[in-house]
Amino acid sequence: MVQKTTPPATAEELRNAILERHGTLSKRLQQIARYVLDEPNELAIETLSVIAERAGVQPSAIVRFAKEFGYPGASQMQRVFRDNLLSGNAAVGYGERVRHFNAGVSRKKSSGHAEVLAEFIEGNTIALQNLSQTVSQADLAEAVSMIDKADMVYVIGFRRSFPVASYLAYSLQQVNKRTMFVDGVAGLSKLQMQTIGPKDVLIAVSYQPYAAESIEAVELAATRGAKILSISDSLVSPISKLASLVLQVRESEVRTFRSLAASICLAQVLVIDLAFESTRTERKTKRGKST
Amino acid sequence: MVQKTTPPATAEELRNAILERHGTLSKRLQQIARYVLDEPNELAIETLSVIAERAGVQPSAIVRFAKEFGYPGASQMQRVFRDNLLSGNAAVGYGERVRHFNAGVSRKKSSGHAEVLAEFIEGNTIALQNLSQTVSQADLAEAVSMIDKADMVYVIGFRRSFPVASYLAYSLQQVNKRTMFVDGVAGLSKLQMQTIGPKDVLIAVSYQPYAAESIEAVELAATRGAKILSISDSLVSPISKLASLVLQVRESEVRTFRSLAASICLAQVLVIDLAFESTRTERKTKRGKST
DNA sequence: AGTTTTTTGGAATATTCATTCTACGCGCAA
DNA sequence: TTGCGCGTAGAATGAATATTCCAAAAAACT
Repeated sequence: MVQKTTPPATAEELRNAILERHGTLSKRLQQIARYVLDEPNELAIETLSVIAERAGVQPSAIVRFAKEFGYPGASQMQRVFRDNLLSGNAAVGYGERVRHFNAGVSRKKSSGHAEVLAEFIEGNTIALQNLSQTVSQADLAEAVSMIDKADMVYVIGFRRSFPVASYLAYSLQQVNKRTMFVDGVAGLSKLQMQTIGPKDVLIAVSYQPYAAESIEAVELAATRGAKILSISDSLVSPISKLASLVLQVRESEVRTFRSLAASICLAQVLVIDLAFESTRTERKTKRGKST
Repeated sequence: MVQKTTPPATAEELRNAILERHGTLSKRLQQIARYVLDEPNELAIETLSVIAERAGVQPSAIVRFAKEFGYPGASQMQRVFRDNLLSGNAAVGYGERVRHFNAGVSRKKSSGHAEVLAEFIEGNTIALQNLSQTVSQADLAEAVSMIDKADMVYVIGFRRSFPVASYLAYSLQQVNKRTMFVDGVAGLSKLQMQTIGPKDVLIAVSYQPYAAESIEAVELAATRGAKILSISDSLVSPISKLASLVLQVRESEVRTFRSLAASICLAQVLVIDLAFESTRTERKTKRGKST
């Protein structure tokens, strides 16, 4: 007996539906139900025959099970678990989730002001969550240490990266780090970079499409022996290639507009960590002991 | 040229292998490499043809890529990502974990690098959520309408507001709005404001402490009869007083550092709403009807 | 510029996979 | 016991998918 109504659209719903109807199912279907409840991840990823083998049933039985709960086939049921697997873990599900999100929103009336706002808030929230996953503690610590040790920090970033770069430059100066903001005013970015040396660090913020000026600056810094810290959307961008360390940021993208919230957040964290780091090292030198 | 040794057995290994050999790969293979690095989750779950489409390549190219790294086929490479997805994820099952995760982390001792990161992520997330409450749909709509009707938009913002202002200016230009970014280079901000008139709008971004230059600019704009849109942390700031409309943003504050994520988000929403608005009005004029 | 090598796109093919179908088994009622 | 119905297994089918292969294009080299 197949349920005629629409099938559960989320793993949560399906889970509940299974629990509810568990008693009324046939023996074999109960067996499958149990497996589905116990190993949702397997369901999401493995192929039907693998699942069947693990659960000790026939593939066809799984198809029957799916139909029992209103799905046209087992594949559609799997999709539910896949989506859940992705969205359940921000690190993993980021792209997919935003895509879904977009797909969902774009079907709505699609231009109310509040909708766009909600859309962005959600997108940026996800991007922020994702940040803690893509940037490891170790990378962060290393980045801070790099900056801390630097004689002088150069910051560069054009176009979309400009706000992030300017924020970084401003904040670094606020915490008394000697900072040169390579803003490229009057086309003087090369000139501004002129004085960079081996004891300095260049922080290059860049997202696709990478500005030629930034690339040049990075190359110059590299030949000068300066360390390079790249904040970028890709590990293999022209800028990341030459970098000593890359902090990868995945921003939310809604209708071709990528945001910067996560990048700003990262920049802020860098600066504050730096502030702590330097006070800590100072204290160390004074007291010779630290917690 | 296929690597004869055993292929990377974990996602981490593969990632490293890709980074190492990235430079020596052909163009198309680099394109795939990038996608693999950026979206490992997609790799794990989607079918080859879907991946191929998303990455903008042929399915066969992906097979080639996999073989390049020593796998007998693309499926085996996928398996690596699948396993990684499952193992890295074993504990996590449900969607709301992320929220819990943050809540938990933020209580920790809070001075290591990761702790600061988590703290900021949480703070910014909350600030984003708040945004939808402090900025009403009506205000948003009015702001967009103001910008839409303006002959030219002037954008100003210094110090901490500078990144937001620069983002706004950049984005507005991207959507073909005539925009003047009053960046104050060489102390010329007054000069840059010189041409503002009654049909123009000045968007002033400002947070405490309010930059004198911004205040002057707003006063000038007011005497010239231009409309003023204020993005600020207070309704009674010197800038908001003269404004036709104030969009209030409450940013998260962690250890005296206020963030900008919410402001950036708001700026982005403004611009995109504007983009929709203008296409809509265009359509209206053409068809006289809209959905 | 011409030749060889490498890379690429896309159709052809092979394989795997999900689904359907049919016959069989088991329990139950008369 | 016999007939009936539900449930099931497993092969058969058909669809989807991965992989191979080749011709064309691009790049490298002479």
